[in-house]
Amino acid sequence: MTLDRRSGCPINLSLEVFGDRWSLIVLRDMIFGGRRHFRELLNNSMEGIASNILADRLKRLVELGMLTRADDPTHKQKAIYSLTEMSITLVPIMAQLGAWGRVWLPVTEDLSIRAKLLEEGGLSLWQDFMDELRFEHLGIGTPKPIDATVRARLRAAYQAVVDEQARKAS
Amino acid sequence: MTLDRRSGCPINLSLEVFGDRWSLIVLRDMIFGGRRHFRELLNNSMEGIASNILADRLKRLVELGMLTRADDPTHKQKAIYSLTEMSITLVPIMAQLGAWGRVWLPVTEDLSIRAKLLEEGGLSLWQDFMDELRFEHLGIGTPKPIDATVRARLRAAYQAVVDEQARKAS
DNA sequence: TCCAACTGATTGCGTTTTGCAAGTGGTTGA
DNA sequence: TCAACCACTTGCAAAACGCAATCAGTTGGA
Repeated sequence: MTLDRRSGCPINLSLEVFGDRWSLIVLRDMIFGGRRHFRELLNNSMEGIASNILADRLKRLVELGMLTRADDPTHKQKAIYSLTEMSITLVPIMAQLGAWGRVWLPVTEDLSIRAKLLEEGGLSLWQDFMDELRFEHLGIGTPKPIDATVRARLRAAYQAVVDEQARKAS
Repeated sequence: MTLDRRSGCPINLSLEVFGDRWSLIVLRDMIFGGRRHFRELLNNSMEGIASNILADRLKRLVELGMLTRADDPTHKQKAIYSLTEMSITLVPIMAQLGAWGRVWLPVTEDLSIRAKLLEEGGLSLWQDFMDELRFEHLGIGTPKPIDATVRARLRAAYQAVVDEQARKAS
């Protein structure tokens, strides 16, 4: 699980960074789920990541410059993980990955509504979202009204689908 | 190496299809390198894929609907692998992956010129390229003059960089 | 006709990575 | 005081990987 530099091809090097079954899942949960702590990532993980794998990936992503780790001032044992510019610019990749998966794989409606919005929003929405992440994680730029954020919109859309599914089921 | 359906999230499902260190490399060589045979993929692989891994990935990609396998009429033992619409539409993902890698990872100039062109060409170039692949692999659409193809342009640009590097080195 | 080179794989084997369950030492808040 | 929580580690079995050798055929040239 280290960089072996098999070749200088950009696709190959990208794969060496996050071409495994967990790294992008962790980053997805941080980017779209807003998770910042080990426990949040561990317990709320939809796919059920194991704690040793999570610890390993966090360590690795920090070493690679995709995340930073800082002590949480509110709790001596808590660590806070932040995205870096390197991982924030993964948003277009996530968007394309979601768009492709939505077409070709057996996605569930609730979990793919975000991918749909991201796809429809296009580059300008991605940029807005990346700006939000820069503010949240890097302290760069200015805050937005909390309900106008891309993340809030994505979350609201997700909730609407879940509610609708519950209504149908009842 | 099978689909375990950890969740219905499109990013997760995409990762379950090609979230490993070799599947996308094989597809990259088919898409950008025009390789169609086992030996071509094995011997010309920049990253040095092992024959058992290649055999396994080809089999898996066929099972997943990303490739099809057909007998080569010119040689009884040869098999021809073709991309499917499912794998052809990976082009935007490849382009984003290449663009990101070019910015953040230690890519070499010769191997990243293609990613640069693909990035600059944008969606319309990706579409042209996908149309070419559809013609080559699916027999859909009409052929283009051989030197006007996107692949020919990418290859020419690559060669120009390699030649320039050789000139500098001499 | 013979044979070396080539075809898409497979086999055996040692190493690495993964997944699971349990446990670590320390912190916090009631 | 003490249960709950904190990030993370450990032990171990199972799976995946990487390498080299090998396989049974096919082909083209001498």
